[in-house]
Amino acid sequence: MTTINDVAKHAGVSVVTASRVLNNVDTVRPALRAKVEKAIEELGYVPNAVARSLRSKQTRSLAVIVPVIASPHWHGIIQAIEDVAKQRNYVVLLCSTREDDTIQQHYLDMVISQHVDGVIIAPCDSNPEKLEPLRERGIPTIVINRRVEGWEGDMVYSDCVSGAYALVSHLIGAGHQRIGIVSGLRHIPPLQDRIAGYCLALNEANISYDERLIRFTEDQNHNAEVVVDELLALDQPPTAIFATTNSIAKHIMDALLRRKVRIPEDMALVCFGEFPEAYFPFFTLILEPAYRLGVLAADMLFDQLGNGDEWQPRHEILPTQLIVRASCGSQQGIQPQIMFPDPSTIKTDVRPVLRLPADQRSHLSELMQALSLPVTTPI
Amino acid sequence: MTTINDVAKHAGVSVVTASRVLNNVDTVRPALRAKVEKAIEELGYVPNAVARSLRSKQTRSLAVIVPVIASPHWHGIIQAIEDVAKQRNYVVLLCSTREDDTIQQHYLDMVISQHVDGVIIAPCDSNPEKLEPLRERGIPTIVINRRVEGWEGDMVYSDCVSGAYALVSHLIGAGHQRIGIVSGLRHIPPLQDRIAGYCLALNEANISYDERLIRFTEDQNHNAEVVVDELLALDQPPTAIFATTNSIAKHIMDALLRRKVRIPEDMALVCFGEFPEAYFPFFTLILEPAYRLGVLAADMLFDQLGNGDEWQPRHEILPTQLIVRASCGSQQGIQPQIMFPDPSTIKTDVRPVLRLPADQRSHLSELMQALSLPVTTPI
DNA sequence: ACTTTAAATTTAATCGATTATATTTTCGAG
DNA sequence: CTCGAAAATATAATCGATTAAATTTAAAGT
Repeated sequence: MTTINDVAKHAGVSVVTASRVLNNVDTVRPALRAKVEKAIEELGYVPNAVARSLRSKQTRSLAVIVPVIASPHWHGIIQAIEDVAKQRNYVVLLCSTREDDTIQQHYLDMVISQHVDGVIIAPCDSNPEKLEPLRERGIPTIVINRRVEGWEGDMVYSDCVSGAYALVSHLIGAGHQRIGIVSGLRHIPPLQDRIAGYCLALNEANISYDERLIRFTEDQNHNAEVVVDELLALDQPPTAIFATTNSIAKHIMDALLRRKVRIPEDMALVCFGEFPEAYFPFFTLILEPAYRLGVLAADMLFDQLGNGDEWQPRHEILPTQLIVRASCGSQQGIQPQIMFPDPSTIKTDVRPVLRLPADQRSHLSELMQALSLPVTTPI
Repeated sequence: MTTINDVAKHAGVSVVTASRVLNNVDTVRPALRAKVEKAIEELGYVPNAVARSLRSKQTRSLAVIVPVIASPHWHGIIQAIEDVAKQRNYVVLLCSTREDDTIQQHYLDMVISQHVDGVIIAPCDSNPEKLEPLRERGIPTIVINRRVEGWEGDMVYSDCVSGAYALVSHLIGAGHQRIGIVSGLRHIPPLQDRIAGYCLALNEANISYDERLIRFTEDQNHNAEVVVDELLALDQPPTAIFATTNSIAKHIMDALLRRKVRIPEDMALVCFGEFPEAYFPFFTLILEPAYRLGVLAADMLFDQLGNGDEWQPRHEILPTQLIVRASCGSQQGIQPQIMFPDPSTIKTDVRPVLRLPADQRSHLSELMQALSLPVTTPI
């Protein structure tokens, strides 16, 4: 591996001159600069970022700590941050905690150890103590997506309270009086906020809320079957259900369809979060601006990095969008009718695909040439 | 920031003893070890990974270079790699190239500069030259998802040829003789392979293939409207269409429905790639094992890292699954009927959600207390 | 042309750890 | 009780860059 020493020697200058050329700092005489640049070119020199970071005390890296990567919401945020970081020549360290506090702890240690320049984190819980190690060491940190009560640094999340309020108000406006809500884990702030918005909307409409209509689904499959049975068994069952996540909505919908409950005719169903690539847009829902949130968080981080002296904490709450479609029933007559089948009647064959034997693959070349596609052997 | 020097001083030992304790190497006498550990505890010392890496020449980091993050296929792979890396105490640097060669170049430089221990890359194109800088420097590299013709290192991707073959053969088995194929960018290997599988299946069935049935959609929206018009205008239009990606399938489906072409009655439609969280599983498709692919790639990388001496390049091709559902028409009578509406008749209201005024949010506390949820003010 | 000052360049020190070499301590055998 | 080998610890060197201090070279003014 060639170092700056090799470059300097090869160019016949001192390392510091080489370093100056690399960082185009100060005035290096054109003649020397050319010699150094030639040496860099010839040796294929790439500066060692590790050594550079050790001395300069900045790594040009930032960590993104999120519960999970494989979800439309989170991958949107991650993509946004990575896009911004790329533009600024920063590197993104990706950390997923799986909602596990131990892993979050692990990653916080890692982040400190790696001396990243900044952190964007969606914490497992709303306890600000957990973020103390970052604050102590003065590592610029942006909290996203989840409120942290005592945190007096930057924070960005979307306005779940208003979103849920708008969504439930829309249901009420469409005539619903008994509205169930099915939420996920109790301790997750945005889910709490959605419940808060729900309560506010009911309150606003003078509908006294019934605790039996508020359900929590703790496990992976959201035990939707049980929840739906219980809701339907009430003396006054709901006429609409608000699922606080789209994953819950999916399971609730399946459970309803299995019981021959039609959506939206017999039961309206609304939720938070878009269904990506949906081939038939059906759900009425609240859309959170995931990508914008990511961009904003990254921008705020770079702001903080840029002017650490006169920096003031910011607390941004991004507006959401209410997307009204068929599942809430308020578009009846405008929306085309569609009857979703009982999912248990849907037959799905899953068949392993065997590898094509070599002799069958052998005459690929000729087949492909006509298409002027490169010959793809051996595949 | 406390360093190992501080720890050593505080414990009354030399830095090298402290270092030995940190790396639990050799035999440090219990008494000293305890003193050092106490000092570490008291000072809240976290080792500086940058300094450590500079000397030890390993960073315990790996780079993942993919075209895009925000897609079910890629986020599955990324999540898998991150999960494996986490277990091994490695850090993941995330890089998305957006299919842009310049960005890929940028990231390759970055990766070299950062001295990552290994790279997992889905290259923009199948030119092995591009990966030369990595090979030159002996950076362990796994090529994923896309074949690179001359690459003589590790490589993992899914068996698109056999997948497409199975998919098209299934259509043929269901009686289709005229089958169109709509693919994306010409130069992307997995898409080429899907075309190859298509050709093989036709060949196998002695169906002479018609170039007019093979279409490429170069832009973002896949100019599906034009493609569908052209396919339908043929003297012998296809009775089935194979879309090489699910995004293309979505646009083709919309275009077909707009023309009142029913799926699957008038036109069968199949594709590659699952629609995540789909609320009604409809498409017959080939499913690639994204998460497994990621795990395998990471495992292969760590294998290479572990025994660099007796390491042999591996070339893995993962089997896919054929998932037969409604859109190909072969399940008629078994599958429930569903009529998807013309998408242009679907009314979607998008309404900005305004922030709730403070006075309306003020009595949240009381509302929430009854639910034994933490009071979520100020929101 | 000669001094003075500014600009350009170099030598030396540093960042925080690890590794190599040197030194001290420990412990058992004679 | 002493000596020698092994074990434990310490001192010095190093990784590859940047930053500070020192020196050389160039430019400007009289």
